[in-house]
Amino acid sequence: MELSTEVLTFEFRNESNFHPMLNELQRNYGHLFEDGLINEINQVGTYKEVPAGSKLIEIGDYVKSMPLLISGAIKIMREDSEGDELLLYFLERGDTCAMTMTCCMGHHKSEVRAVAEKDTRMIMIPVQKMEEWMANFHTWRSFVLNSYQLRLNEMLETIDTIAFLKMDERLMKYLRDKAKIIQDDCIETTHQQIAYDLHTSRVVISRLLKALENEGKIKLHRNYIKIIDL
Amino acid sequence: MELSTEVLTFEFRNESNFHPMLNELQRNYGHLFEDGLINEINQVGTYKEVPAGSKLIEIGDYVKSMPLLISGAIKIMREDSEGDELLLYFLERGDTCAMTMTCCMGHHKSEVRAVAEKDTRMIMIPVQKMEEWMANFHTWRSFVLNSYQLRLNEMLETIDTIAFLKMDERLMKYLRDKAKIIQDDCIETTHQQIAYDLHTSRVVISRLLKALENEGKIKLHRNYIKIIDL
DNA sequence: CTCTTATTGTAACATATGTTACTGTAGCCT
DNA sequence: AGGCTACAGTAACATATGTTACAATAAGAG
Repeated sequence: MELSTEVLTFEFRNESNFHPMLNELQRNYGHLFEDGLINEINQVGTYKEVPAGSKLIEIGDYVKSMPLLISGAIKIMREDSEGDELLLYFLERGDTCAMTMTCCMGHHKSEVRAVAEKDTRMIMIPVQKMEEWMANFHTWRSFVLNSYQLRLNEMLETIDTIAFLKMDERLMKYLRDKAKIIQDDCIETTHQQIAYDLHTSRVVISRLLKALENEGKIKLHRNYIKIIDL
Repeated sequence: MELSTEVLTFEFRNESNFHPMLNELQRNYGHLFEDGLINEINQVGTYKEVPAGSKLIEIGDYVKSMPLLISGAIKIMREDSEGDELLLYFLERGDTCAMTMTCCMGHHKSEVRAVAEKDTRMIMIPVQKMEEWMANFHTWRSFVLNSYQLRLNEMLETIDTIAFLKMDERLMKYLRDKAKIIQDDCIETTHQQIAYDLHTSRVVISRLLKALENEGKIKLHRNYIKIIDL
C-alpha cells in the first residue's frame, strides 16, 4: 500500500493582519503556557496541516522540529530490521512527541515512524528554541517533562499489552482505542491493516474478528468494522 | 521466594571531616555536573547502600526521592494485575530512573518495581530539589532530559524484544545482558527465576536452555549457567 | 457490462509456547 | 544415614498463533 508522503504546509508567521495560529495557540495551549511563551511560539512556530495517511517521519530521518498537535491524530509505529511493523501509540490534541524531542535534542535519527491517522493540524517548533525555553519558561519545562512522562506511560501500556495479553484481547483493545481516537464506532480499515499494526497475520485477525462478531461484540463489513459492544 | 526488603542507609551529610559522598560524586558525576551543582547535591543528597536482592520500590509506592547510581545494578520490573512479572531493563552507574522522576514530579504511584540486582551504592536526591535545579543548572537539565531519552530507548528495545523475537532469542539476549550487567560469564540464577523475568514458564526455559547447551552456547549447572559462546 | 483486484472467509496443517505430571538428584538439616 | 526441599530433565499433551492454499464476492476500472 503506497501512501503519498506529500505534506501541505502553510506558513502564517510574520503576516500582520491574519493570525489563525495565535488563535489556535491560545485555544489549545493557553491554559498551559504563559503569555510570553505563547508569544514566542507564535513568532517562531510554523502552522502545518497534513491529510490522513501522510507520512510525517520515517525511521532514520533526522528531525529538526517538534510538533504541538492542534487537532487530528498521529500514529507512532516501530519497525524491526525485517520490516515487521508494530503500532506503539497515538498522539492527539495537546500532545507532542517525546521521541521527536529526544531526536531533536540529541541530534539522533528517529527510531520510529509517524503517520497521520486523521487530517491533522499542528504547530512546528524549531529545535533550537526548545532548549532556550527550557531555561526561560517554567511552563515549558513542565510541559516537556509532562510529555516525557505521558510517553513513558504509553510505552509501559504498550509493553503490558504485548507481554500480558493474548491476541484476541489485544485486538479488542486495538478496536476500542481506535474508535476512541477517531471518535466513531465505525472503524474504516482492513483486516490486513490491523494485522500490520498488531504484528501478526491477516488470517489470524480475520479468525479473531469473526469470533468477536459471533459473540455479538462487533459487526464486520467490507472495509469497515462496526463496534456493537466492546 | 521471599527477599528481605530491609535497606541499609548511611547518612554522611553535615559531617565536617568525612566526605566520601563528595568523593563519589566527583568521581562519577564530576564530568557531568558543574561545581555548584555537585556542591548542592553534596548538601542535600543522602548516601545509600543496599545489598543484592533488596527491594527498593514496590508498585504502588509513592516515591519522594530519585537515585543517582554510583555502583551496582538495579532491575526494573513490571507486573500485571495477575501478578505476572516482566523484566524491563537494568540501571547502572551513572544512571537514574526516569520512571522515578516522573513519579516524584507528578506525585504519582510507582508503576514499576525496583530490585537491587547486585550490591548497589547510590545517592538519593529529594524531589523538591529536582525542580529547583531544573531552573538553575544547565547541566542538570541536560542530565534529566538525557535520562528520559535513555529510558525511552530502553523501553523501545524492550518492546522490540517482546514483539519481534521468539522466546529462544529473547532468552539468549537475556543471558547476554545479564552477563554484561554482572560482568561475569557465570550467571547465578535458576530456571524459575529466568521464567519470571521473561514472563513464561519454567519448563519452557529448561527446554530452551537445554537446546542452547546442545548447541554448545552455554553449559548448565545447578544454580548457575556458564556462558560459552553467545 | 466484463475484467481485475482487493478483501474476506475458511480449512488444513505447522510450529511455538504453555501445562501437567512425573522422575532424579544435589544440597541441606537433624 | 535418613528425610526434606529446591532445582532440573523430560515426556505427553493442550492451546495459541502462524502459514499455505483456495474460494467467494464487492468494488472499481475500462
